Amino acid sequence: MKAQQLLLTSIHHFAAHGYEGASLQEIATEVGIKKPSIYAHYKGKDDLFLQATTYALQEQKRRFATYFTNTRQQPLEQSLHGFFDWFISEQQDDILMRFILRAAYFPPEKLEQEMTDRFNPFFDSLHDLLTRLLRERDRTEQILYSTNYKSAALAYLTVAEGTLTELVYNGVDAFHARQQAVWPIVWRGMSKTI
Amino acid sequence: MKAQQLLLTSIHHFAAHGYEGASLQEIATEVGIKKPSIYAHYKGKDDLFLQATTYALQEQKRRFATYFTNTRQQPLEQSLHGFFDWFISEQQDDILMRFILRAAYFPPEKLEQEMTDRFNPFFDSLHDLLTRLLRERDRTEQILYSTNYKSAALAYLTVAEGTLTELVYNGVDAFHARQQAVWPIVWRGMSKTI
DNA sequence: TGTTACCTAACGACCGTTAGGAAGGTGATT
DNA sequence: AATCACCTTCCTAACGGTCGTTAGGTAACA
Repeated sequence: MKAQQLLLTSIHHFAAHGYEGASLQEIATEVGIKKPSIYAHYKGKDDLFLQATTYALQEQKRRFATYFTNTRQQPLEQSLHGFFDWFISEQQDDILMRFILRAAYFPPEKLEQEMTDRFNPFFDSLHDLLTRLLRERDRTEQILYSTNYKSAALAYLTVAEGTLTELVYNGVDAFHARQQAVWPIVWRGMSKTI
Repeated sequence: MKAQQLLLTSIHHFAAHGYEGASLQEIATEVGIKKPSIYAHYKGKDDLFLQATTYALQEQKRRFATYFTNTRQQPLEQSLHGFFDWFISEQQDDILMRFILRAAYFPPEKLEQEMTDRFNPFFDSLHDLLTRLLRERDRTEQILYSTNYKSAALAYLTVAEGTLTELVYNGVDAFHARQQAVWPIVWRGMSKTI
């Protein structure tokens, strides 16, 4: 179905050129239809962008949740640290992350409210997921320095966002350099091990 | 001089709408001239954007260096931690930072090389500045856990970038929440104090 | 018969850019 | 001292292009 192709291609183009820079002409051509045919599936550029955002957030949330579920039996540090490596290995998906970061940080002005309404629940649910993970895991491992799990989760998310942004922008090498610099410090800061 | 006005107004518009979304028409109107008059000062939109980037990086580097010079006699933690507060108070005009982040993360495709050529030295010089700061200060305070100052500086820069990005995007309140979550962990991770 | 998914053609608006000229100041030449 | 050429800075007018969008039609299919 062309509707789904349009959505995926749009994410690609919006990620690369931004809302203003992406061209419906080019998106249509890549999908193999003419520009006005887009309007058979979406009300317009705004609608396409909003639906792309909704899809991207839902998909990314699903992937993150899957990772942390699948590593449930690993030690906490391995699960948290391995997340970065897992993210790299899903190389193809950094288009999704790039789209999300761009739409989050620099949304088109007129859609700012709609973006906020979508991103806040997304981020909150990630925050909750991580908080629960830290709390449950610490109950058995007793490894975290502080029991303020919510705060620790937020710190982890901040560092993750910073390094993943680096990955999206500067590539794998710069990312590895940062990760190797920042992770020992962060883990030493949040765990009991000294 | 209109040339300088054009530069500053451009930074404002590029920060708000991106390269593709910014309009020479609107920039000219805000400065009080007609659109084609821009060409008396700059060769075109590209030239304007590149000169704006050069100016913004030079200016931001100057401000950062000034802060760390002025806090030279403070304890290291105070100087590093206070940087965030200083950024909020001194940079109520966070437009400069917003422009820099946007131009760094999502440059116009055709200017990607020129952007990289400008941003790498900028980031490297910040990295060097911080590395020297940590080394010199640790010589007297003996407070850092590791003597890999370059790595510690990179970790600090990563966290700073992540939280400052949060400030630019989500505002002061979300920024404070993150800063309070992440700083105790990072400082505990990089210092000897347990 | 009605709906879905595509098409061609074309709309008005805006884009960055160029041509060409007016006004004013500067500096050298007469 | 007066004239001249020249440069800078602005202007109006207009260029070719691309933008998102709409109108209206066609073919397939339920």
